[in-house]
Formats: sequence, structure tokens, C-alpha cells
Amino acid sequence: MVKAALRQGALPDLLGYRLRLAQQAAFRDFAASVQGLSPGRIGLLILIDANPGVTQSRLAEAVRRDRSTMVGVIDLLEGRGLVERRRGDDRRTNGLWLTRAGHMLLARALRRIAEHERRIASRLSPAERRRLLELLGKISP
Amino acid sequence: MVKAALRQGALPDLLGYRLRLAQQAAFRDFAASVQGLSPGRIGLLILIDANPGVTQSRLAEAVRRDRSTMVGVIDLLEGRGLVERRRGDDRRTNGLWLTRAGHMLLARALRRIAEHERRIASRLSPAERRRLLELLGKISP
DNA sequence: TATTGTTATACTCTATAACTATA
DNA sequence: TATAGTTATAGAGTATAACAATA
Repeated sequence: MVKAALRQGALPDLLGYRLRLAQQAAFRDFAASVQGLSPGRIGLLILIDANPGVTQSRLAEAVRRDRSTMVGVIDLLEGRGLVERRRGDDRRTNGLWLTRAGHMLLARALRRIAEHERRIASRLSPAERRRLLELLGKISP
Repeated sequence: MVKAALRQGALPDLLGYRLRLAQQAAFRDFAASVQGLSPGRIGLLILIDANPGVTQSRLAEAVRRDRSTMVGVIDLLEGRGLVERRRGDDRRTNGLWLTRAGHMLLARALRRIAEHERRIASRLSPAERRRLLELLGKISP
């Protein structure tokens, strides 16, 4: 039995709603995880890789999370042997580095992410994809 | 003290990441709530308004949530006197309707949402806004 | 047998407040 | 005094499995 779709009311014209739909669609395509890690966790690996020695607080700030939230996340990544904490010169801080295993996992993840990116952009021409990134940049610079 | 921004690595070129940033920026502007309800909850009011008598299961399906998830959400909306459950002709089902208070709250919410929409689109021309909605539609039809 | 709403339960992600060790 | 990391705790939001009522 085919069910008629629900009427959408005012929703289809709202940017916030359409951004959420698109983000959820992208998240689903990510298969919820790559190498057993969520998009957010992979994002942290990318940031640590690009900023070796970054502190937990600076990393939390970069992704707009409380520093207490970062503790458990780094515990997890460290528990999997992907990230290493090293006490900083300022001995209140932990600097973060990818381990060798972290680098290897990230390299594999980036290849999976490239495939994912091709899938979600598969209905866009290269010019449309660039245009979409540009317009998104105007909303969240 | 000014801190240099973190290097972003491969993230800025990933649609999934940029969609998430834009969606989070829009969510923050929503001030987390309008009339004390989250964007998702307001969305449900809009859907019920556009589909009076819709069942809980069909509503859950429309927003891609489990029907067990919908129970608590409808409990909340009903507890605030915004939504009414009525037993359907198929007596396994609950049909959902907005109450008078629900209609009034939704009308106020829609005005707040229109202001919100203007703010998040304030850096886009009308043509750019249309183009963004169009491109988002290609990602999540 | 299948579906709807419901309950019990658990998991993920997040924040707040208070603590400690350092600065 | 102020900051970095940590802990304890709590609150959203979500899902899975099992159940009763109904089809």
C-alpha cells in the first residue's frame, strides 16, 4: 500500500529546516560512522592532525563544545590508541597528537570520506557544488 | 589575548561538515527555542496543522523517528495543551489535532520564525537564498 | 499474523558546577 | 585570582525489545 506523503506546511521554505534535512541526509550516508567513528570524531582527528599539540580546551573551543565534554571524547580516542595526550610546558595543559595508528586510521577514513563526498554531491555539477559551499559560507563563515 | 584560529585541515571542503556548521549556526540563532519549543517540536506542530488527524506513526515516519520516540514528544505537547489525541476509527490509532492554544502558539511561533529566517538569510540576496534552497533540494529531495 | 500505541530500558551527546593542580 | 583538565551529575533526544489492544 502506497501512502501519500504528508503535507509539509511552511517547512519547505525555511532555510533552517532545509539545512537540517540536508545535514541529516549527509549524516545517514556517512553510515553513521567511518572506521567505527562518527563524523564529529573524525573531524577531531582532522583538527588534531592539522594542529599537532593543540590543547583540549582550544580544540573544544574550535568545535564550540564545553571543555568538560572534550574529556570523555579524548578518553575514547586515546583508549582506541588513536590520540596521545602529552603534558605541556604549561603543566596545566595536555597537548594532543595523533599516534601512528591514528594517522593510519585517518588516512583510511579520508578515502572513505572522499567516496561519501562524491555520493552526496552526485546530483550536483562541480560548479553547483562550489556554489553550494560558497552560499553555505555566507551563513556560517 | 588574541588566539590564532585552528587550522581546519580538509574540513572546509567537505559538504557534510559545512552543512553541519550552517545547521548549527541556524539552530543557535533560533535561540534554542521559540515559545519554549525546539525547532523540531515546532516542526511537528506545523506538520500536524497541515495534516489534521495524522496518526503518531505516520508523523514519526515523516520525520524519520521511531514511533516509540513520538510517544513522549506528543505527551509533552499534549501536556502543554497544544495538541490533542483522538482515538481513530481504526481504534489502534490516535489522530492528532492542534488545540486552539496550539493554533495560537503556532501563529506566534511562525512570526518569530520569519524573523529568524530573515536573520540567517541576511547575508544572502533573495536570488542567492532561492539558489541555496534549490541546491539543498538536490541533496535532500 | 500484522500494526499501533505504549512502556521499560539504555545509549549518545551535551552542559553545569565543583574540584585539583597549576599559573 | 585565573585557567586547564577532571569528575559527578543531569537533561535532551534517540533507539530496541516486548507487551496489550485491535485489525
